[in-house]
Amino acid sequence: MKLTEKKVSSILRRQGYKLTPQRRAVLNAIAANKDHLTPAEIFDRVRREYPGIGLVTIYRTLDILTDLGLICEVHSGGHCRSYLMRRPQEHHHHLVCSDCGTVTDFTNCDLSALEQRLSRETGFHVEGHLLEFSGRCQSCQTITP
Amino acid sequence: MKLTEKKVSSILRRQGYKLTPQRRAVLNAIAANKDHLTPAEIFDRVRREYPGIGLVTIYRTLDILTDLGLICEVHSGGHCRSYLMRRPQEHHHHLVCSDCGTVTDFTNCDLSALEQRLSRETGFHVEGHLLEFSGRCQSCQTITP
DNA sequence: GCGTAATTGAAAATAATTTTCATTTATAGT
DNA sequence: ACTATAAATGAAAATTATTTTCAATTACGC
Repeated sequence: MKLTEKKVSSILRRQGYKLTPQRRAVLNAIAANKDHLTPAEIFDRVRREYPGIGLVTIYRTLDILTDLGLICEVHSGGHCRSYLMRRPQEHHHHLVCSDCGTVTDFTNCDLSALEQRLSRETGFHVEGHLLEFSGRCQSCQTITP
Repeated sequence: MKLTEKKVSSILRRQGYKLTPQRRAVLNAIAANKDHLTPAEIFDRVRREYPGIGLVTIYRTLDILTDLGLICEVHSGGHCRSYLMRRPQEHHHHLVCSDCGTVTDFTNCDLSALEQRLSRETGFHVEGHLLEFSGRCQSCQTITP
């Protein structure tokens, strides 16, 4: 299910948000990349096609889009905030290439057996998990560093 | 295997670092907590017993201790840097209580089956993973929020 | 088209982290 | 114990990241 502009617009409006050209530009910048972008990187890219935009707007837009589940955050690599289009709408995780930054999604993480074991062993009531893999994507494996 | 002062000292010296009273104080502050602490929190605690210490020293010490594998970082909860004594020396992960912050370690994450599946499906050569569980520890489950 | 609530950008404020540098200190070698 | 020296420290300034404030502007339901 491709995320059309109409769909995005209706998701935003359903929550009382407006689809401004700035927000559209931010979404397009994120959607145009297969790797993850920091707020500053998004700012730079959006500015090319929308020179007047302020960095504040980037931050505000990223917060809203994250709340609405339209974009995801990536953590691998030590940086704190880096964003990516949310592709599968279901629960999923990321494989992040440490060389080129390309992100591949996968579903069915299937941690329930592990969660049950942990509940049993530790008494923890597990509510969520943070899981990300890092490594080299297929096209980065052949090139020597 | 308990991490004695002698052991810490020798680990530091082996890499050409010195065991200063400041570093000892930072280690003690981290070791004294079962939950994770941010650099600012560590600064506040260390300052009580060592008033002259600078925040810079905290940052520098945390970097060194992380490099040497004496402390771990925790990511759950959205904050970026929060530290914890490294307890099992082996590969392990954390269960973080979202209520009181207590961190429980576990080993044998056993993601190899998943990693193999991902390699097969995506061509990724998986090199590492970031895994953390969040939830409620046993003693925080009984109290209503 | 109009009214209004939402959004924007600039600037200032705050927070987090790093760099620089002169001074101090831990420790290996004597 | 004493000394030389490389490493470490703290203060201040610099940098980077993020949030708040506010007056002006704009999207969109009516």
